[in-house]
Amino acid sequence: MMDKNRPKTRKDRIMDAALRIFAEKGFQNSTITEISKAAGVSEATIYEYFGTKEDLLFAIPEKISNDTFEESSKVIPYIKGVEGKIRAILLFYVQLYQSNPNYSALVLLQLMSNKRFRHTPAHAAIRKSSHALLDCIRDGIADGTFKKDSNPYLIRSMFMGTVEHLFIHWHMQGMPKRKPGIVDILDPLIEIVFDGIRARKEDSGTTLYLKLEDAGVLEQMIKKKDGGTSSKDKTK
Amino acid sequence: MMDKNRPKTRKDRIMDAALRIFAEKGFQNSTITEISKAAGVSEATIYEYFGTKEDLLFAIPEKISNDTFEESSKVIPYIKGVEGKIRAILLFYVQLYQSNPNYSALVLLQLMSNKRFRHTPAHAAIRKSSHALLDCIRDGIADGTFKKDSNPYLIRSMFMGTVEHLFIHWHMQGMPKRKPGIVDILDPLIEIVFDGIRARKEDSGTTLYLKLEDAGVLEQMIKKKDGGTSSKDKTK
Amino acid sequence: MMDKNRPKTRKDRIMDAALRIFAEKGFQNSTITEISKAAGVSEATIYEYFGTKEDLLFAIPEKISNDTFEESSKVIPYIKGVEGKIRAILLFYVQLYQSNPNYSALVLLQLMSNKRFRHTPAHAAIRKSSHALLDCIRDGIADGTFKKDSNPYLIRSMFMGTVEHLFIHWHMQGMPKRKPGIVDILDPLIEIVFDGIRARKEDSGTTLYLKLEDAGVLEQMIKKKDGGTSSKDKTK
Amino acid sequence: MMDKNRPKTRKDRIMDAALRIFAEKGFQNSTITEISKAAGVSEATIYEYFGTKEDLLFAIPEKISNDTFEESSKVIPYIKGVEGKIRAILLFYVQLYQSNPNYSALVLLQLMSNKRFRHTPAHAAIRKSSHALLDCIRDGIADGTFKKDSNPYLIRSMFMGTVEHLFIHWHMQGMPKRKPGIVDILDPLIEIVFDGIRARKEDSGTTLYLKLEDAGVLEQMIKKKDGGTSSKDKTK
DNA sequence: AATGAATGAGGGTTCATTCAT
DNA sequence: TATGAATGAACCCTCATTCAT
Repeated sequence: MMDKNRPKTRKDRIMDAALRIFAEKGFQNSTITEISKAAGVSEATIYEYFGTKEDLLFAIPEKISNDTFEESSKVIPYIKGVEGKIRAILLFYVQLYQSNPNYSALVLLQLMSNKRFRHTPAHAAIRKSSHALLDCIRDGIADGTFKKDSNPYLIRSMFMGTVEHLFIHWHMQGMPKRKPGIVDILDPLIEIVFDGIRARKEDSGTTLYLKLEDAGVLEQMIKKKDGGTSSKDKTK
Repeated sequence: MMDKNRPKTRKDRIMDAALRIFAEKGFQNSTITEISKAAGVSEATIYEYFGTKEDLLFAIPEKISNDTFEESSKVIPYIKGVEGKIRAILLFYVQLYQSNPNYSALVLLQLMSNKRFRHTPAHAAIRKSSHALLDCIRDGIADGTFKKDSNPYLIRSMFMGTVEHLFIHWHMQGMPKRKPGIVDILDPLIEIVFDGIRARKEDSGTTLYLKLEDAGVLEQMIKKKDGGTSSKDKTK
Repeated sequence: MMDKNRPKTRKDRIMDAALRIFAEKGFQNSTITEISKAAGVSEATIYEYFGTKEDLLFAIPEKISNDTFEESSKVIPYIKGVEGKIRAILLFYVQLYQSNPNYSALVLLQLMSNKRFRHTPAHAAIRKSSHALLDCIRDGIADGTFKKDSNPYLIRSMFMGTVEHLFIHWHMQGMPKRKPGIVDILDPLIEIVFDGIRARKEDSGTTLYLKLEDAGVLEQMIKKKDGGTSSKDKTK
Repeated sequence: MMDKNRPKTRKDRIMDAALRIFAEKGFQNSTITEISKAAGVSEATIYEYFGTKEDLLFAIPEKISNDTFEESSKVIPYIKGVEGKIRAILLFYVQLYQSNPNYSALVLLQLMSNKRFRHTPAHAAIRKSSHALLDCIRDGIADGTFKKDSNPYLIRSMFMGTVEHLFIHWHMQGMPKRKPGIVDILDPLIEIVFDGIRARKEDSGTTLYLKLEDAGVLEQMIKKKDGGTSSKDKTK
């Protein structure tokens, strides 16, 4: 990141212009001519820095996600507890998407449908924080914070899918002002998921044994409940 | 759906070919020429049925989602209980996406990024089941199944976002065989969300504080629970 | 060839225009735009008939040389004697080059330096008459018309190389009017080569068996031989 | 030629690289960028030494043919007899083409089709040896070595055309190894042409002696023939 | 003398769409 | 209704050339 006050290089100006235009009109509907004009350089200059229009497309998220990951790496390690870490990762993620809507539009609407994207350094860069999130979830399962039978991939998909869904539809609606910003949705989201996967020793159920006269009935209940629970196990 | 054994009309053949090709190569990378060849008609014929290439694009999900909604409408009303209904809606949704990967690729990867799509009958058609889902969640909040302070939009986003995320990444990876199919993820997903949002008085824990004098009360409780659980079983 | 009075098809018009422009300005300096204007069609139409600019380039000599070969095949077989046949083949060759200077410019100046040309049907078509010529020379060697130790490839190269050289330089000089046209050079060329390779038993030497009493007789002989040479001119 | 051990100047390195690349890919398909990289200089440096890409193209044969002509000028004047001189000129010509295939490819395949080439010092340089050849042939006609009615232009075209043809096709075939190198074709070529154009008084002389009463006449004839023959021997 | 950086100018190619038949 | 044939309108990309340093 270094000196952020350094005047923008040509390369940066091109990427800035391209990000905006790609996000607004879509990759295929954007022209190099338009980008070059917006960046104040000639078309040929764009090809000096980026071999093809698609290379330019991929260069943008590569840079942004690497920069962001670098930033987040300065903070995340100092957060204790998997829940806090997860919260922090998601917060970085959502804040990036919200503070840079062009970037989120690019990633969520343009890149997902590009078959070549997933063989790209940009894709790898984006997946780094996704991996970090998965690791936290696994840690939480391992250390007993979360239920042993939780599917970490599903948990991650719930977090990321929900956030992505919210942003995709926010973009599809033309990015309206939202009273509760998407960041504000983060806490309820996390709360619901954590509630759903937190290990049950803290569950009120622990008090059950206190006043039950008929242990047999309880046993049946528990068995039945286990049946439901174990059916979930199959899907793991 | 009508008579499914009727020989395919030209229009259907065109839409079939277009769906496949749009899904495989993306809307912009597909050509009318290729579609016309795959459909066995001339290019001009496509323009007889569909005014523009984009009209053709939108006609496909409109038909499919309307047909599917019609199908699901025959079943959903007869399912009792919001949880069961929600489960059923999601199941239809996932099964459609899984059984017709070209369709899910089209909707999730091609249409999302099309700005004109959201002013389209196709978009309205697709949103119908999304509305139904939201209605169920609201019902659940209203009838006390879910916590009063639940955000129904968030709940819906969690369901749909997670499913969409799973499908998007399945497509991005080239639709690999999955041992637990995405349908099988549905139960754990629903379980986690429901666990996270269920009103706590119904939690087995809270009621258990009561002194249980006889099995009859418990039995009723269990039946109630079975009702919910068994509804799930049917759909599996 | 069929009906030559049929109105020119679009395809023919394109090839005609392209031949002229390629010949005048060179392949690389000709533009599809210019050709399309000259042919009175749109640029896209050119791409309907010829996949690429280079395909168009190759299509022209393919057609012309096939047509010419077909024409010559109607005549050559009825000519008796290898010398006559060779003369006829070369005559066709030179007349084609002379009557269609754009074609000769194309073949000699544009195609020779194209590495892909030699893997082309056009190249094969052009080589057909070259093969025919080689066969005649071989026949001449086999039947004793030419010296047994003649190198047929060399003979052919002498004929074709000389003709090509003359045409190349004629083109390089801007195709000036030549008092003796290149066709008129053909006879002396053939005479020199034949003189150089004819088996010697038929040589004038046979007359020398006569007893020579004085130089005067010899002088007459020489004159006579000159007469013979000029008598051959009739075939011009 | 001067000192050949002097380290290559920048200019020479550029010309060397350009010759190779022009020959391999053709003038139009070669880029200044590629040449500059191969020469180890910047593109701008090429423009320091050569005003345009085409100037660079023309500078190469100008230098090579001048150098070669200079070399050949040291030898040719000391060869006696037109046949020997012709043989020597052709030998220089063929050896240059064979020892420097990039050069022959350039001259025969790239320059011929360049309309501006013929108004170039390079063209003039190349034509010098061609003129020398023509002069020799004229001398041969004037001094009675060749038939009075020989067309010197035709003779020259036969020599040069045949050689060029052989080289052009050698290049078109990808410069395959040839068992008889093109140099080895030179003798048969010259033999055939000379046989075809040699003044006839020397003809068929071998049988002449049989019945000649006056040996004096024969002697003169034989002497003349020896002059021509011996000149050939030197160069063999 | 040497060059890094920038670009003007242009060309081949594509394709959705039209329309006479 | 169906289509063969035609094209207008773009767009990506290339590259010889320039010029400030």
